[in-house]
Amino acid sequence: MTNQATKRRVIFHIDMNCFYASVEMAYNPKLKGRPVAIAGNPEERRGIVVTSSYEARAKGVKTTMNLWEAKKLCPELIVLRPNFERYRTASREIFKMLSEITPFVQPVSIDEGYMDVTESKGMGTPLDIAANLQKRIARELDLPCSIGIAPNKFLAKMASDMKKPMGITVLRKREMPSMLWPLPIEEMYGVGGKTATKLKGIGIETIGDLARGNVYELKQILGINGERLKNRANGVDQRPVDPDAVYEFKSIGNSKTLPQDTTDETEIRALMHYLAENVARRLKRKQAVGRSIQVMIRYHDRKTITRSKKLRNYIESKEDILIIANELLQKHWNLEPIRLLGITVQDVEEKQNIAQQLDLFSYEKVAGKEKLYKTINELSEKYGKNPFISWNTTNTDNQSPSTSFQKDFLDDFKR
DNA sequence: TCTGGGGTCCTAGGACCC
DNA sequence: TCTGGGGTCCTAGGACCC
Repeated sequence: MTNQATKRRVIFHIDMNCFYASVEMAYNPKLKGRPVAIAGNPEERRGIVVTSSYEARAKGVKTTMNLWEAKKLCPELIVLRPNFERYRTASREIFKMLSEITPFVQPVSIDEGYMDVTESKGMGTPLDIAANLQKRIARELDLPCSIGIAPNKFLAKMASDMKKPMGITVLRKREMPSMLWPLPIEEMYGVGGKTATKLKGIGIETIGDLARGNVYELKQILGINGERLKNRANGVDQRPVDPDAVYEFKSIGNSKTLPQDTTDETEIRALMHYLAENVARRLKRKQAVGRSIQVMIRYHDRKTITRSKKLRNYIESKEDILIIANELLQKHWNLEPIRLLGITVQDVEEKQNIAQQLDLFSYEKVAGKEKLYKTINELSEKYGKNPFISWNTTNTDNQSPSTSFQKDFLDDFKR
């Protein structure tokens, strides 16, 4: 057996350049060479730039910038609404091409992913493989990308960022002192605004400074993350490329900023309805169920709270999600004007993985999973609600529907 | 007239059990 | 009558990324 840990690996990081804007340009070539921005609804006050073309960026347009601000900087800006279906289709095509090279492909978002091409020697040198892949994506899909080639994920990620658009960058360990270490600390993947400020507080200004930093001091200000970041800065990153990671989703949520801050209960109820429906639909599409519901409330002053409730059993329907979410909202809303609401289902599992667990908490011996499911479905029909829903709290005020309901269910079930 | 929406991972405190 | 230490679960919030 090969020793995975000590084996020299060849990792690619593929990064699509200005992905949404590039897809729109491929779809409508007349947009090429012009300043294009993809932005949320311009009629709504919350419209912001999601992505923009290089022509727009040259004028100072940036991601998350307010639309009116972007237009001020670039009056000729062409603003498009996002067309996610179009982007998902393009993304699928891209990942299909990657998986023709190796099965070790890990998508991390709609427009980027890692590949482990250590065992792909038959297809040429890593540089050949990368160049051919980049050419193919450009030729067949008319989309530009940058590729980083390195011995691990972190270095590959940093490398793909170094040449844009249409760059290919090799970053070997021996090249870290010249290519990586001189970069300012805030350009390191994993270092955001807060962490950068803390690091500068102890005199760390570049990635090289971090690589030489004192572990104990770093752990003191950043916890376990301090040690990890120092390792990364030294080119140490053992994380494997995991093709299954994409299927192991842990939460599914939906949130929405209201047109205006509001205390109007009708409007709030309608939004909760909409959010629960959305989440339930996406759960269903993934054939999944969840065990914990979280509600997020952002108030007029942007103060944000999250409140969650762990359930004893898995739920999936819009009705069940809405019951718990509304309960949380009612209990924790301080009646101040609300800016945004969100509902997230956590502890998500695919139904096929749940079958064994269902057996574990079914109180009676069941001949087979089918029978159990059949019973649940029949009872759901009968009671118009998932019988497996229940509350953890011993609170008497929400005892009524759930406990009596579950009792009914168990009675029926025992027969 | 500021700052959307989708996620993941980590931390910290309290409850509870042994 | 006093009271250690470890482990797990739950909840809330923070940081980061695209």
